Amino acid sequence: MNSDELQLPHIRQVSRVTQREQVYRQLREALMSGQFNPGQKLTIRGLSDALGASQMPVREALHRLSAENAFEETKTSRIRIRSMNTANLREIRDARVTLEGLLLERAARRMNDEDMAEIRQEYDDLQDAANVGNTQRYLRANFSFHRRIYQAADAELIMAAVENFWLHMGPYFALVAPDHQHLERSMLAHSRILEALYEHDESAARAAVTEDIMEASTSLEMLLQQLHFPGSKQSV
Amino acid sequence: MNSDELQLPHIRQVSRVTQREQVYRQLREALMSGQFNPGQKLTIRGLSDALGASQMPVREALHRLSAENAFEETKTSRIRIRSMNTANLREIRDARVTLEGLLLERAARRMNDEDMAEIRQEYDDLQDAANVGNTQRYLRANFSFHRRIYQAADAELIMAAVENFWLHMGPYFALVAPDHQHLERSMLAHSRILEALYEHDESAARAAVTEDIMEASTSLEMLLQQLHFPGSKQSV
DNA sequence: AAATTTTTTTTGTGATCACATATTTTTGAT
DNA sequence: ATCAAAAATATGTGATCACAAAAAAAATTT
Repeated sequence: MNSDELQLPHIRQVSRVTQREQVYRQLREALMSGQFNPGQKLTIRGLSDALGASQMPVREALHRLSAENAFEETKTSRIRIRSMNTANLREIRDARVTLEGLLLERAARRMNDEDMAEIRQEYDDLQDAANVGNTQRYLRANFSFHRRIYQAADAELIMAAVENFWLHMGPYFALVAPDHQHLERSMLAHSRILEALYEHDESAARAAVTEDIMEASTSLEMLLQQLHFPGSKQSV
Repeated sequence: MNSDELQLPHIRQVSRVTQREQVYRQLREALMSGQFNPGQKLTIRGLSDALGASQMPVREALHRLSAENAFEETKTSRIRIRSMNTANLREIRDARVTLEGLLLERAARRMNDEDMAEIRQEYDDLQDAANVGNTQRYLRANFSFHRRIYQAADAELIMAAVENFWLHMGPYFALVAPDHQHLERSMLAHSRILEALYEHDESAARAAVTEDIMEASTSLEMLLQQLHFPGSKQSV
């Protein structure tokens, strides 16, 4: 009668978490917080050894990420972290502007007090992470902040598409995140988002998130130009 | 020296097509041309028997489609074709309007003569399928027409997101496609798209594709309302 | 007859193996 | 030393098996 379940009956785990799911979550998290480098190769056996799982779950998780375009497959089925060129990055930028703009309009419309309180909390966490200067924590907090806002938009399918683009960007976000100037401009955009949501101002909300996305994109492009010589055709 | 490869040297298959890929393609095609019903259950063993493949390739293909949100998984990992409610369908409509609008603007800007010729060809095929009244052929031609246009937009990643939404819509497109009035209005929109592309008129192109998407969405909603009684909460 | 329990069947997951092919390393020739 | 050939190693795919859990069917009780 003292069993653990009784203490938390309402969040009892009804669905078993498969190993495949665990591996997938871990890889996804690692990708989004920039722990993999573009072009980096991954192998099934290598990962399964590293994670202490058998090949089956790893193989399925890798295929899932491939399906989501986070990886690219060589013609011989080898898997590597996807590399983006400038055109790809701009494409993602455009898609994000339009989709996340849509989500922010919806969020501004539907937001309630509970949403606002929780978003504020996320914002504070993000601000904190920015102050401390912990890149990985900042990235996680950034995704979490945006995710919580989009949750208020109540648009599961669009959200999935957006997260997919985030997955692509993960390794690149990690490049700009340490930049102090970027962080400042980004946090300014975030505060504008917060304000627009509070005012239920749809167009201001869209404008603010556009500003956020454009800022990240511009900073990233400048950084990439510095990294490799002008004229270099190599993807990063 | 009389080997088959020599006859078609430029399209020699350089990458082996895996069974997983074949199964995935087949299921995807079946989904998009409306050969599955929403809510329909699929099993690994059932499909592998039907397709004459072993469980491994089927299982991986199913997981991939699940990852792409075309299937939903019960909490016990059973797989079924995803059912959409009205809110889901409107969400997809909004996402399509914004993303495909973006693609059409890009296409109108970048289009060259070769693109135009091929798109015209696709348009004729589509018109033909509409006249004949073959639903499955019409659906395939419709996807093919849009796909060819978006190809001119040269936006691989956005395209992937759009095709993903098509995958969701597949079973529902199949419902409205037989409707004659819908077909007429849809083909009118298609002709407007064609014209706008020819004129390189970006905003007209966006407007025309929006019209196309909205028309399909409206027809579908009307149809769904007729199908189940008012007030019914059941997803279709 | 209806509801409940028990038994049987079906199903997804994870593990392991064989195999063909890609990739890397080693060897040998020039 | 450089390059080509050969051997060795690593890798993804597909097949099959065991198992636990779920779903369906059958049996039993009320």
